[in-house]
Amino acid sequence: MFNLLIQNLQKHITLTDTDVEQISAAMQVKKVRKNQLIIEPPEHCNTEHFISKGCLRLYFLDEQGIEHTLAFATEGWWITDLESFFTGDPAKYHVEALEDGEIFVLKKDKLEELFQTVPALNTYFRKLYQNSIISLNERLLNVISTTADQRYIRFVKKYPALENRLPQYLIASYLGVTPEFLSKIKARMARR
Amino acid sequence: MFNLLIQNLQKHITLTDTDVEQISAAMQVKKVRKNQLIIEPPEHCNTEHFISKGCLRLYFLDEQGIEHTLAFATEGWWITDLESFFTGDPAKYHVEALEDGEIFVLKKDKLEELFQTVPALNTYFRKLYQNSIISLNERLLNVISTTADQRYIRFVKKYPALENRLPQYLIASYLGVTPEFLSKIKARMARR
DNA sequence: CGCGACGTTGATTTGCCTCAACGATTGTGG
DNA sequence: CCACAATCGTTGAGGCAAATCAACGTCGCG
Repeated sequence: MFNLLIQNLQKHITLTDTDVEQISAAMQVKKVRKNQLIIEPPEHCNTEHFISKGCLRLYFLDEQGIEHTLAFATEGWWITDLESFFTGDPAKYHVEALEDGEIFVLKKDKLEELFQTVPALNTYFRKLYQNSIISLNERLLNVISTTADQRYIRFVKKYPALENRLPQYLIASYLGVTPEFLSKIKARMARR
Repeated sequence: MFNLLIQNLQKHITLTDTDVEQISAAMQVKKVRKNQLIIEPPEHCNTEHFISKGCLRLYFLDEQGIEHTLAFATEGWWITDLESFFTGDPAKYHVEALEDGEIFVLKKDKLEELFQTVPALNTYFRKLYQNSIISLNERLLNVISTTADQRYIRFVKKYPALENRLPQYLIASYLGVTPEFLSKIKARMARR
């Protein structure tokens, strides 16, 4: 059932059989359908989500009704509104399924228990978070130092699979441009 | 000597006396002078830095020679090129002292040892990193969804102390605008 | 004093947005 | 099975935010 998750954990830490059991016991399986909202502000988000199948995104809905995608996540990734999850405040971000799929849900109190019983999980998440910070810094740098053309090129290079899997307006909302402008970028690039 | 650091750790985790000793033993004290580079690409960065006095920044120098400030850090904060520190790759970012000050230096191998002897440090850094991710997401969102005026207003509101402590062109490089444009923003705001 | 670092201001250009109109595709109900 | 609406992508005209380039003012410091 939880093979993908356990393998993922074992990339970073070593687990005993009882560790695996305890982790498995803490997880719930949930089917999600395309366009389903897993987290919807201002509800409180007290669950982490590991994706076993499908694709989800984390986005912010601003006052003008525009969606800004902060992250995509596919098989093997975690996704949640981290701030709401850890502070207990109302969520600011939406988490939405972009395809039919399946996720493993981990409630905050279960995770806190696991941090006690399986301390290596602290190390696991520390390492995951390290990598997130590195990516976020890179992305921030891209946004403030390059044009949309270059951001698009890098996106395609870095996530070739997502390029085909996602509609164009979602990629635009991730790059920080309007769908119209991304369309023009692609037209311009095709012209050479 | 390491009071500020120990207090900071104890905000998130509890430490025994021997923990405190071991941590203290792993740290080195280093004086830094204004404009001094602590990390300079492409050298390898294998040290974490806790600031006991002064102010430093993390920045990227692009091909056109423009500096993009990713973070400021003052007393009580850690600063390093996280990617280089953990992967061992050459550094991409500069770390520069903006004032005369003092930092506590922690070498990577010492930190790895500490993670074994004081496992609670995993929890400590996990929590720090959580907070970093939350801030980075907010900042990313600001950059892609608001104008420079609003980013500046939020910066002043969030870091009123830094506003006075830093020259304006550094703030511009943090906000992702040119110094000229930030000057115009301030002039426009003063006019009302 | 005189130089260099920092900030200001203005003219011009450019990247990207807004708005609007128009295909292409998909899916859905009659 | 077709009609129709909804969704998504494309294209163009015009506008605004911010960059670029250049000149000038000011201050602190060797």
